[in-house]
Amino acid sequence: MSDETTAHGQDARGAHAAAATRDEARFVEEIVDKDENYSRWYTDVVLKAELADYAPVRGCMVIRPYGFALWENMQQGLDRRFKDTGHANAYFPLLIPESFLRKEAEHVAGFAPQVAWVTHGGDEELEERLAVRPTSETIICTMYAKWIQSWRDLPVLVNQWANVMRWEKVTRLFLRTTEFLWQEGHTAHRTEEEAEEETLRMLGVYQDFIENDLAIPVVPGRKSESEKFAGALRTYSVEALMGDGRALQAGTSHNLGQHFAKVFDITFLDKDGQRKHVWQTSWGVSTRLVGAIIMVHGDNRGLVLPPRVAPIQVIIVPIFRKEAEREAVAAFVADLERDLRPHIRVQSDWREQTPGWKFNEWELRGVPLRLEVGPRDVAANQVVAVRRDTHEKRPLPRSGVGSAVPALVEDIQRSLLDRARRFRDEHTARAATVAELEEVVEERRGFVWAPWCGEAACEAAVKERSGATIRNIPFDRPDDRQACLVCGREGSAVLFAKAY
RNA sequence: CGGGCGGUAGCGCAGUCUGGUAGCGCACCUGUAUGGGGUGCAGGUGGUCGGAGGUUCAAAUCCUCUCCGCCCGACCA
Repeated sequence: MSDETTAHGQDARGAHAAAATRDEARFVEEIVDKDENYSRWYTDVVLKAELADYAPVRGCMVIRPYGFALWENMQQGLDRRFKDTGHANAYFPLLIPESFLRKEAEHVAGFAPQVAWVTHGGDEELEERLAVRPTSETIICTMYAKWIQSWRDLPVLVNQWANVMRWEKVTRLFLRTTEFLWQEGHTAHRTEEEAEEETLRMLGVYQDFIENDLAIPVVPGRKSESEKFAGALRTYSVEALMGDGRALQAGTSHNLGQHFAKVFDITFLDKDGQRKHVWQTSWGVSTRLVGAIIMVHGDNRGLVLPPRVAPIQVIIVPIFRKEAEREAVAAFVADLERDLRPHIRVQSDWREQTPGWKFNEWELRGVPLRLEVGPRDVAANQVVAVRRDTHEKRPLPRSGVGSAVPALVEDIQRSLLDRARRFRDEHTARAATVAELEEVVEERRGFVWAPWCGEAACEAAVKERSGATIRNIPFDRPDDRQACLVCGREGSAVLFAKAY
């Protein structure tokens, strides 16, 4: 048996971690302990659960079939919500002429360092460089200018599922890669109010999806001026807390105002006969959410997937010795699968491995519920159900499985959210001064409520001293006025954290 | 981008200091006994030592350049 401590080149496992996790460690030989080295744990989980692998090009990754199945389920959950709110999908090109990108000064400045350029077609140098899209505002706005003439053409509600590229200096699988997959919604409206409404509506869609489907609690709010999208009027975000106490921006929604409309000349003739610029929004979430799932729900045995998006919701592990037992179990399992398949994504594992090996494998890969079926169960007309989240093991009568299993899976979904919410609440503190905030950020991490006056200088000062940034100005917050944690002028509570 | 560390079989590593032609565990293959938490035994397959150049009779080992990854920090709409 290989010892995971030496396998990872460590002299010794931290004594503090050993006691609490010894039981779990016995089951897992391939993943470093979460408390020992969180970053390493994260990478181990991604690799060993076969979600993704490193690609030959720096900062790029291959999303493997299991990881992609997860992403596809996430796409479905989002896409349905987009369609339900009146949006339609379209596809715009990968390449954007440099001149388009340069039209909006703030926008260019924001993205310039991260843009990858196409300079040649074959051997011929291009007359104008082409940017590999870091986001599609400029190309989409160019097209909207052609398509929109009248107030009757509005609103335009379009979403695009695409890849984008940003030349990042430091990359992490799923969290920040050079190329990533996302969706970007781009809408155009007749009035400012309508655009603002849309911006907030889509932020709400993200919150609904992330909390209900991914079981990750988020804090919706508005970004500070310094953190907003380059070229936007206002940016909103939903912020989530990861297992190591760092925050992750899980989704953003921007009210673009008329900035882009003016630059790209997107106008319409309004009811009153006046020619006006449209009001726009854009909003997006990315494969980064896969990283969030891993960090919020994962444990020392590996991945824990929320049932709603898990590629396999229930794994059946057959157990047998003799051929006769195998046949009896096979018939029982086939019947079981037939019952469950209409309700649930179920799979049975007939590979030539020992049951124990399979238990570990499927736990590592995060399957929410395992059903064990052996000769004893066939005889008792039952299955043994084991939850991935609590490790609770209990027999279920075969007759009730059709309803008990879906109910159990739903319960896992619920309790994952409950547990994540409890963790987040336990890791949310208050601070009145920068020193207090620093202490929390150093020792426990997590979210910190602290009063802020609204000045960028104070925001920057906090970042300088503590490394924490304003994640957002939550919609739902204490409304008492307090002294700004930096300058002492009147301020109100905002949410700070160290962020990914 | 800075500091530190690493790249040797599919995975995890030893060998590098002190040059002599590559090894261990797991995985994999075959057989056999097994199978309710990573199964035992026996036999086997597999490596241009990240890449390029140099020094040398001889390079995984020494030198130069380069690519990739990890940890910490800076940066990041």
